[in-house]
Amino acid sequence: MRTELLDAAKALLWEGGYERMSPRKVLERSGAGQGSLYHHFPTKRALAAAALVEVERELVESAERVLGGDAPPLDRVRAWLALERNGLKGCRLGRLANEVEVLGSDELRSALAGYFNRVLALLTATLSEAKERNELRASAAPADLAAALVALVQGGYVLSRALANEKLISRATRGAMSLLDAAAHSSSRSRSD
Amino acid sequence: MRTELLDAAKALLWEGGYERMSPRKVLERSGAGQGSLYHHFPTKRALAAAALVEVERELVESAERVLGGDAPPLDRVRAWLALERNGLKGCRLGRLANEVEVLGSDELRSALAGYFNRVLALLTATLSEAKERNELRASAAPADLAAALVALVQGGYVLSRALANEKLISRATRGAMSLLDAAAHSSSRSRSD
DNA sequence: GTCTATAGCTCGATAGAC
DNA sequence: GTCTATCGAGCTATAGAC
Repeated sequence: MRTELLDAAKALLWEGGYERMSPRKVLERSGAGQGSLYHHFPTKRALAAAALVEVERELVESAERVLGGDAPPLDRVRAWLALERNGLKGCRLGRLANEVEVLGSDELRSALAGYFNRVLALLTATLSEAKERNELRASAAPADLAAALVALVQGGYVLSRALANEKLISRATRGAMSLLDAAAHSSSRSRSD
Repeated sequence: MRTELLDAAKALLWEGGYERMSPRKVLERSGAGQGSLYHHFPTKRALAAAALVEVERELVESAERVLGGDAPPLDRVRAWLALERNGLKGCRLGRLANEVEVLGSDELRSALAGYFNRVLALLTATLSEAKERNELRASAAPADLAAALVALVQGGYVLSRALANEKLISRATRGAMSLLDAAAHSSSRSRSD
């Protein structure tokens, strides 16, 4: 039952965020009875925190899969940019970054911080490697570029949702691809323009 | 009194979003009495919609001020990227793009859509101009680059808030600056690296 | 135009039987 | 471990006096 509660919480957090995720809805969705939620978790927040830890792990694994390989660094960055993303559903963690109750609770916010810090570190390392290999122009600081790319994906979700247009996020990542190609030395450009 | 109600709504929408903006809080903040809200506006949503129209106008004006001048196009884009932004407070419109009730109401969402469409159009036009002047490499489609830049700013807010670190958004825009410089032909680079 | 009072609902959480 | 019942609070909105 604990598993069903967590799965229901994960689904509701994705669909509506933390503040809309009511214990009642979790119970309905999971098929659990009223008593069982507060048997397995002391508070709504504890349930959400446990759910977000799992989401964090899932998203980190997915990022490590593309960014952690031994392919040429810029290809890994391109592969990360090209990951399948549903612009209208939003990022499962990033969508929570505007909720007062999430930002006000270290327990909840740490899932977001853990994920973003990990992705930023992976991208920074990958971009540094590209720079060492002389595949990336020196003017760009890897940490700044990493922040730019992660932000771009998160903002792509925002744009897609605000304009109710699934295409916006891929337009944004395509734009990022172009900029990255322009910042790459020609020796590393294996893709067609 | 209508003005005070709108100002209170604008402040609350910025601080906590639409779903947290309760009529009670609007009344407290504005100093108005209970009856006056529903005298001036039929519903909470109508009040929020009116407030968001004003916010949209303010943000559009600010974007037009930097992007609409007659300076060299890439300088205008750089000036827009360099605008002062409080990463921890979030974008007054973009922060609403994850709220179910906002996305589910055309009345509310249209403020977000209006703003983002306008900024995308301005940036696309400016980048097209840069391309015509041969100041920007041809591989980049202006509409894609515009989406990338707007997304990057919106995602910068997300990162800053998720990591509780004001610097993230400026790190992201600095990274964008680097990428833009790399995509610019050297003839247009007036800034030091 | 603004007041007080309150409707009907959902919220997060708890009590106590089984 | 799960059940039913319910608490006190806040929610959006309405009623009716002034």
